[in-house]
Amino acid sequence: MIQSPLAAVAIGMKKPIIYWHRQDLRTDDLPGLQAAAASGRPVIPCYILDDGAPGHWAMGGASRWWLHHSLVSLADDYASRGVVLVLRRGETVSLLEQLVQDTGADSIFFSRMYEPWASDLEQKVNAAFAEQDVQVKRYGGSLVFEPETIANLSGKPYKVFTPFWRRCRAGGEPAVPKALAQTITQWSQPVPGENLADWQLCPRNPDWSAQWHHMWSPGTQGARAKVASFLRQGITNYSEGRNQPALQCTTRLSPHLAFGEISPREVWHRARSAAAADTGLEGQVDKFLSELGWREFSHHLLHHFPDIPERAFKEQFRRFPWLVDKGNLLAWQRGQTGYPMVDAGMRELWQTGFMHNRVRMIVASFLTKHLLIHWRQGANWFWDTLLDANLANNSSGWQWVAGSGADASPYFRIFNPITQGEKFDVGGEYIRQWVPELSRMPDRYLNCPWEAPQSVLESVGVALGDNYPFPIVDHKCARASALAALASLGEN
DNA sequence: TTTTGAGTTGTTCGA
DNA sequence: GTCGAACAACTCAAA
Repeated sequence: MIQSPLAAVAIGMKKPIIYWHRQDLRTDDLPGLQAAAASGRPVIPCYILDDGAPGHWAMGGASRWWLHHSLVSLADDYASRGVVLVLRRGETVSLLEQLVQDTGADSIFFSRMYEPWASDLEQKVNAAFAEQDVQVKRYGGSLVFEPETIANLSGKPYKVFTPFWRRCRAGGEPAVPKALAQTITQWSQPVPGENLADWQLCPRNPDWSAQWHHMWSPGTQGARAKVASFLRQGITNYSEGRNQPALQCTTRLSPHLAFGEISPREVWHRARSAAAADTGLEGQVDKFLSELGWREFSHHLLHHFPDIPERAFKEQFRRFPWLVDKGNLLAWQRGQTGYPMVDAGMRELWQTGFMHNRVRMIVASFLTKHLLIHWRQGANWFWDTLLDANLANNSSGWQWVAGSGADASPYFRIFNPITQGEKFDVGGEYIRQWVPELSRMPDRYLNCPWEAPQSVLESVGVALGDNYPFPIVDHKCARASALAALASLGEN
């Protein structure tokens, strides 16, 4: 192997280990990093921005903003330990080879991912270094349960959530998370890297992310703060409160988990400790853990059925008569459907990079069942606009709502956007926040402004078709069409 | 192998 | 206003 000048300087020192960060932007409870640090050898942490991997869903704009701030946070964490996080951009395999040359490293450690393109990349990295004297080691840690460890009695992957989760829980409590020891042996040579600012991950002209700092604090500290405030407040009424978008009963942890800033095991154990301290919380905590379970389940599904992002899991749905309607799709994306609950959700998404879970189901049901637009269109939009965009959760969630997924909702479950709003946004607080043109509308008509008498509309300053749209489809007709379309799947 | 019970989140209709 | 039943048939998981 050709030694670069830097590596030559290093002769006589222990060879360093490269820790290749991916969607695991933390230092605690990260088995691969733990192993690297424990070896006593110098550790060179790096992050590679590779937008060109084949089959790769390149990060959307919202996720890029998060990535930027998460990397700042991770770099700070390393800096406090006297270690530099190396940033590089481009094709992963050749950049890793370059880094090995630059530093004389003889090992690369990383945490596995479950997206098909990502595990293909792992294979390529393995293959590239197989014949060189470089050890490539893959670790877990991004899930509580690795897919290989959970199977039904026939040794096959589960396709139904409840038995899957029972099986996971049957193994007892997962291992206790481990903080990284304070000391990482540092690599004393400078390693060439790029400046984060040059990556231009944050939007400008216009900077539509300006208000995000008020809501989000990317990085491990921010993640822990979210967990702590949830366990102080949201958890006490989680089972009910989690369905009300105007309340802050959910964790809002999803972007932190998506970037691996906190390990799911750590979240699990913090919730468990809260339940231990207050036995009245046990039921609520179990409910919360099962939400972590859905994250596990969708990653298991993606691992075992890698075409879930592309096509219907249930074969008969592959001939569903989806419509192509750019106008309706655009109205949905912009939050201009004329159904206040749907519009509120879509505008929350656009403005904050987030949408409450209950509302995600409502808007997804509306797109796929009222508008009969393909769930992939919805998944693509979510991918671009969500801070927590994650292939496993996003694809299986959309397929679940559309009815084509594993363990999907029954065909007749078509959300009524009017009654959902009345049921889960009782005081109308959520709608009034995100659809301000309706803020003075009386509760009685808030979810169905088209039914309000002209005099009411005038008195609250709403002119339908002018400053708020008429509904783009009629609920009853749309429901009937959806049922007919679903019934057509049964005919051969 | 066969059988049996069950399957995240809903809506509508009629009594 | 409240309540229970119907809304398909199928697949999965386990006994």
